[in-house]
Amino acid sequence: MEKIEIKSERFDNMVEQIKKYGGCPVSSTLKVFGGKWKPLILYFISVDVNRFGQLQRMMPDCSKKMMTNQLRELEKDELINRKVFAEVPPKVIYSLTDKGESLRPIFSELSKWGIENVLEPRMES
Amino acid sequence: MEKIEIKSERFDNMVEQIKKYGGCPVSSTLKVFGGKWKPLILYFISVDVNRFGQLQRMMPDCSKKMMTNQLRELEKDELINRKVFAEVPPKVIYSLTDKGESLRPIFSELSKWGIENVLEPRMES
DNA sequence: ACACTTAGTTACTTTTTGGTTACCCATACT
DNA sequence: AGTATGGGTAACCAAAAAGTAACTAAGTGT
Repeated sequence: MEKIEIKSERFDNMVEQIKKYGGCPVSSTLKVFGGKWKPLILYFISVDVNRFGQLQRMMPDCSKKMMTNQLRELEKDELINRKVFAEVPPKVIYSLTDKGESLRPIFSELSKWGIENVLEPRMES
Repeated sequence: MEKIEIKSERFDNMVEQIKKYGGCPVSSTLKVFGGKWKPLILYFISVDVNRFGQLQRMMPDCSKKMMTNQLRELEKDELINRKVFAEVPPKVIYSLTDKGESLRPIFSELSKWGIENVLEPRMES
């Protein structure tokens, strides 16, 4: 069995971190906010589109089930707060936690990278 | 139908970008390098663990099929180069493209955020 | 003659995702 | 009396993702 030698220390020496934390820190991070609709949901909540129905109208391609699902995961991972008002019809207000807010610079960079490297402006037909 | 008013301009006004590019720039970016094994693969290639078999030994939980699959997608999205030597047994060397290299600062931040917000050090039993 | 090497591919099966539809609550409005 | 309201659940089903095992090529070493 050949010995693999790692000669460079790029990407912060991830190998040690994997050992220490039992997983890839980048993938772990992405699991938290990288779901199919999560970036968009976080964005809309951050600009005060903060109710279930409003979110649905902004993202018509996201089914109710998925919306609930993604919101619940974001809540469990403490990126958003869910405040329920005991009214009829029900009223729920979502907001970003501090942890959620702390993602902003990262989102900004991801967005920039995407525009420079992935996306192409749509032509109008 | 209620009119939704967006009052803040956080996250770079993503709404306009969605219109212009036909998708969420953050999600689009994550699609390119956010696969199950891609961050780790990119990391290892960046530190010159650059052959198929070496990568497999570093990531024993990633099956051959998945490894091939993820490498092919990374190649298609131009994050890595695949150089084939016409030898027997076959020899293939992977390396990062400039586009792949340009992800480094982003990976660094994702990693940092993950360590601060998601991961917990493993206890030794 | 046989096994070993690397970098995969193929076929088959299981697991995970995600879509769809119908349904729920209690009150206000028509 | 019937309908709309907001924020969901539950059951069912199709599609996509991912695991597993077997197989390949052509040359070298035993």
